[in-house]
Amino acid sequence: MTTIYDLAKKTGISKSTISRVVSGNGYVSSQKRKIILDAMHEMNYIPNQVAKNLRSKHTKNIGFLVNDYYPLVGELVNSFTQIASQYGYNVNLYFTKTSENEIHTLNLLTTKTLDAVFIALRINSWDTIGSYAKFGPIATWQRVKHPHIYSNFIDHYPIYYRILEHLDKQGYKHIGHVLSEYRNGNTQARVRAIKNFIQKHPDSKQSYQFYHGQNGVGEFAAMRWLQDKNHPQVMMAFTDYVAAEFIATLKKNGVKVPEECLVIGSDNGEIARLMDFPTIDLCFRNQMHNGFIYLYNQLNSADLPFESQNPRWVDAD
Amino acid sequence: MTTIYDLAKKTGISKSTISRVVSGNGYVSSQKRKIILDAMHEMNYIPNQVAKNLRSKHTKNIGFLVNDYYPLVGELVNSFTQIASQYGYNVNLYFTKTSENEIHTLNLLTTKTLDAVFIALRINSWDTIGSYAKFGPIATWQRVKHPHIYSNFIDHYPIYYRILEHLDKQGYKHIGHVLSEYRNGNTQARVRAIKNFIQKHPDSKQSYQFYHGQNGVGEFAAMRWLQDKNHPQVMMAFTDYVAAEFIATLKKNGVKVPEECLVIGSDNGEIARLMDFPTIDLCFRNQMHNGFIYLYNQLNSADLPFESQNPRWVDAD
DNA sequence: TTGAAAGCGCTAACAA
DNA sequence: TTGTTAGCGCTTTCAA
Repeated sequence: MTTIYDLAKKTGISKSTISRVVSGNGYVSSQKRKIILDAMHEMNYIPNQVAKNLRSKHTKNIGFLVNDYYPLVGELVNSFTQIASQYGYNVNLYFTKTSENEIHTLNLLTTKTLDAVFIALRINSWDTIGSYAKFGPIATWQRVKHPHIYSNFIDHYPIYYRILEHLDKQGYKHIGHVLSEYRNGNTQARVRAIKNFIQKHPDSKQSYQFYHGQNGVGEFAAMRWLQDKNHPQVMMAFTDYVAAEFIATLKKNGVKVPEECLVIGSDNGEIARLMDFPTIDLCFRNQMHNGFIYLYNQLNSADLPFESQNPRWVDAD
Repeated sequence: MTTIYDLAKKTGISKSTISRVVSGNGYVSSQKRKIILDAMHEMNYIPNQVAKNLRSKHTKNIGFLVNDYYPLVGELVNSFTQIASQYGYNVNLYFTKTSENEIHTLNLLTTKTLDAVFIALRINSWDTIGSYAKFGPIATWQRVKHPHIYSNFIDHYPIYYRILEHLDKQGYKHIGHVLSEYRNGNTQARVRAIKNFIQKHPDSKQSYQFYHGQNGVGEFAAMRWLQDKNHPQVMMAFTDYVAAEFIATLKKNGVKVPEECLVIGSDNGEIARLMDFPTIDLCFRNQMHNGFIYLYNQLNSADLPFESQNPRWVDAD
């Protein structure tokens, strides 16, 4: 591997001058520059990024942390990585799995193995996570208010309430909700929307359940629906994948969807389009984009503008 | 940030001794070890990985390269990352997009920003890619025979041929194939299977088309199917996602699936399970696993065993 | 406009 | 068992 030192030896020019042309900082006469450039080509020089990292104390690596894999994660990390690479950042993907491991990954901030971190789904408390913000910026799309964590969250309340009204007008008087863990800020927003809705519409029936994790949730909820003689006419799921699993389970048991049960997802992921069920676009793509922009702005004292985030109902065609 | 130097100053013990207890290499008396450990705790010491990287000339980073995003990529990178993290490796995700950018990413091998590289989907020729193998091991799941690139590919020929026979016995005499780009080794294997099958079964009709990329392919192929008066009774797609899109498009146009057209995917991804269509399990999970194992073995002169890879037909239930 | 020298934080050969 | 020293490859003062 060619180093800057080899170049110096070969050309008889000092390391510092070479460094100047490589990095593009500082003055170098055009004769010397040419000699150096030629030598770089000839010797196939590629600057050692690791050495740069040690000096500059940053790596242009951003960690993308999720507790576990579920289908939306692919789309999430895709959106995030696309924009990151446009700005010259690498994305390191971590499935944290356990709370110790999440801490371990967060620790990579301390030595700038990671310049910054995006939390897609967390394990530890936000306070614990936030305590790492002194080592590098932290962003999330989750609903949090924390002094040291940036969140470009979407408030699910208004869109959720609006959908309930919409369904009510269409004559759906019994609605079921598959909700995520209660500690989740937007789960609470949804519960508030449901409760307020019931107050205004006492003739309407709303039933809801909370679930941890995502694997098998749709199937489990569907089994409950099947067993329940008095099941809802509409089911709303907290993510498309759960809706998809719900639908699949119902269909396997001979239930006609949406005729016998309308199922509505959240996220507007690929799967909703493919399986053709209605969903709520909660703008995760823009959220990923903006999450990165925040991180970038922090890291580079820049002021790149954010994209707007407008959740909307996406009906099946 | 606490460094080994701070620790030395604080305890009055030399940097090297400290390094020994931090890294766990070499002898240190238990008294000194205790003093150091205490100081480490007290000062909240975390070793600087970047400095280690510069010394050791490796980073425990493995690059996962794909040309672009499509739904299976999430599952691919998930399988790969899971096993990688078990062995202490980080995974850097790159959507290469252009050939220059793929080269640029491959260049990260030269300075060990990346220790090794896994190619999920490539852009440049295998020869070009293989020329980087001198800087670090390269693996892929694609079908290649190249002296410097490890490939744990599955031969699609036998399973594909077997499925054609199976379908034939079931009375399907007209089968359509949606195939990937022709330069792909397994596309060619599939074509061979089809051609040989026709020879043995002259009463059978097989029609096939090649497609570049993946976005919109399923929809496009479905439109052709719809326009074709004499359309196949079965369609085989080169990946589940394309099958899913094909099915979705057919259904939107009022075609009953599988009654009017049986659609068969490839990969056995999540979407096949959810949409409940038959598919071929080509063991990508094991392929990702084994791809990593190869890289690990190369990097660490180890000899970890591979998992077996047995493709099989997965019928819808 | 250029070069010498110091240093980023860590490890390892060598000497003690 | 421990410390001294050199050095990984690069950048950046500082002085010339």
